[in-house]
Amino acid sequence: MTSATYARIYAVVRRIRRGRVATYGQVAQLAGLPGQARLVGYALAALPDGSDVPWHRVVNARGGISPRADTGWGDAQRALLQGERVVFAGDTLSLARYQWRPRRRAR
DNA sequence: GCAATGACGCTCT
DNA sequence: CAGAGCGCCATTG
Repeated sequence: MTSATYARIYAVVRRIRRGRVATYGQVAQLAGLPGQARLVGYALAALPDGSDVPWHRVVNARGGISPRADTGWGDAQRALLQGERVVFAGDTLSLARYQWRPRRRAR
């Protein structure tokens, strides 16, 4: 990875369970980078193919898939999510229903 | 080291 | 309801 910042982001995304999704802003906050959703997107964009990071479970604040460089991946992401029982309502999904709710690790 | 870019988010018009 | 603008920060030329 390119930096410790990315490592934090990846660590958070890896914790997302199957059938659940998280928003960029949410991941940013959990990674200790409140307000920097852009960095999350940037970090995911730098992810190598075949990484153990379920990047497809990360969507924007509307519950939709953000337009990336290669259009094919956007469609693939939607397909992957649907394969995990996540149903899309048009171009977006219901965050109220699928948003990931992480548990506090610290205790 | 400066300028431009980028898988976002929120507010205003 | 749709579009445009501004902020935030790391990576790259």
